[in-house]
Amino acid sequence: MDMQEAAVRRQNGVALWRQIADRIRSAIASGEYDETGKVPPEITLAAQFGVNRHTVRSALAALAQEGIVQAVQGRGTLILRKERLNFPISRRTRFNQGIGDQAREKEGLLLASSEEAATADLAARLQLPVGARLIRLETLRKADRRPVSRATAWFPADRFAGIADAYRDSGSITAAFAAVGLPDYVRVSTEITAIHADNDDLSSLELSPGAIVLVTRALNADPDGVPVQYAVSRFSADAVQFTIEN
Amino acid sequence: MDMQEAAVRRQNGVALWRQIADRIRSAIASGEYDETGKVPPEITLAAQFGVNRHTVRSALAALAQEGIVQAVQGRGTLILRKERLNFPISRRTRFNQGIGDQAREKEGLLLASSEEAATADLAARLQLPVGARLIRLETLRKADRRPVSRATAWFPADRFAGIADAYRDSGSITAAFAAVGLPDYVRVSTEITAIHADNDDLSSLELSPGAIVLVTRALNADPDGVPVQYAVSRFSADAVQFTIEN
DNA sequence: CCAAAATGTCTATTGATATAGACAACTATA
DNA sequence: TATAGTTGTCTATATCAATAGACATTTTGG
Repeated sequence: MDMQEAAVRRQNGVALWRQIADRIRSAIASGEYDETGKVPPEITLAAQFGVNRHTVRSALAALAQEGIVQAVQGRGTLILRKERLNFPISRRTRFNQGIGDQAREKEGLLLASSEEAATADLAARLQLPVGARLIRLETLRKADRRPVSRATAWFPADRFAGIADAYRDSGSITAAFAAVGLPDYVRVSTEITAIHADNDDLSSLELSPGAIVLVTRALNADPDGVPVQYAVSRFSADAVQFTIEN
Repeated sequence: MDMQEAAVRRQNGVALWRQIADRIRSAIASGEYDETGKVPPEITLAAQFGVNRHTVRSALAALAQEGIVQAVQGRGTLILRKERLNFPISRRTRFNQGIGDQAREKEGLLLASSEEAATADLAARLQLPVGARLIRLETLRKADRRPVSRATAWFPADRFAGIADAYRDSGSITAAFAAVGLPDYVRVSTEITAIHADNDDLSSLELSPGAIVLVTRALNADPDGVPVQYAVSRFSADAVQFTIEN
């Protein structure tokens, strides 16, 4: 058979082995090799992508480095993990609930917190005067010990004093809000963009260079419609997809 | 000043010039250089990214090739275009309305159409029996003559016979639906993921290699909740962002 | 046990990527 | 009209990326 993958592109600043690694990674994520639990043999992949076997080996080595596959001499290259979490986005979007039973262990880590003055952009989003005091939280969220997203969230400081400690203790925004006197809130709006991972993404989300990051900018409000939180979150595009139910 | 950008990464399969091109492209898109209308001098950029001036020149050459900047000897490197359309996603999501006045000219081109049998996945999404006849449309949507998205849409063939012609004539899904007897419909759900552009994306969306594509999988239904359309659309991540208003 | 099917390792060669330095050519402005 | 600031071009060198081929090593199955 002369069936061939949509060819990879040469000399575009993206090395062939990386393009191939990306393609294999997402093929794994979409369940393409579920029947065998193995990636096709190197020679087969090389033929499919129209490259040398060594180039495929570089790609597989990168995936092995990420912990996605493991090559075993004589047997083949085994798939160790394949995941793509689904995040529903709605008025009642909550990180931990959203993941639901897609992961057993859910963690929220507080990386840093500080108090700062609202910039023009933040003030407009939170409907506060410029310069208003805000609490800023830097968080890292994990599912089954894999980092899924990192987020920067801002809260009006006067209304939610102590929310940093509450988040550190609970690992949940919903629980932290409850602890400082807000039992319920709703998602007002979500903006979604996609960019290449920057250096911080690479380290905190444990990504490989060239990876894609989905960026959401979300505004939450209390039941009366008063903004209570603005958050910029960065998700590994390989690990998640978003679903909007209208 | 020793202010420095988050450093680019070396030897990861993504050439430095491409990483830098991506960063400058999105800096332009986010309005970072609006005051001057120019990109900073090559030497400045080289210092910011911690690379040789020649490497920056490669990045700028790539952006010039894309028509985003134009270098003028003696003056600097001028910004020619910077765009990021905003797409609201809601129950009443419509492509042309959604863009609204963000673009003057809106086009919808019918690239191809065919009739085919529903696969298991399509049948489940459209709530039809496997093998049911579907009309498939391949479309390309443009705003101000720039390609914004390409989409594959499926419709129940018996109910919407002639929708391909109606779309070809009107360039609008909403108008095409109206022409075949469906005056109104609503968006039921939208899934969003992000991947690297494949070969078809590169040519049809006029992207450069390594670019990011936002993929949406959307289900539309008539006012009674009966699915009428399932569509997979691919957007240039540099050109658009999505907004979900809850 | 043997052969087929895999992955592992090595050498060699070519072209792309990145750095370095020097200087030319052009533009704006003091 | 100098001069500073900026892009354009050239040469040279080192490293990475990709190809090519050969053969070793390990596993699986007949």
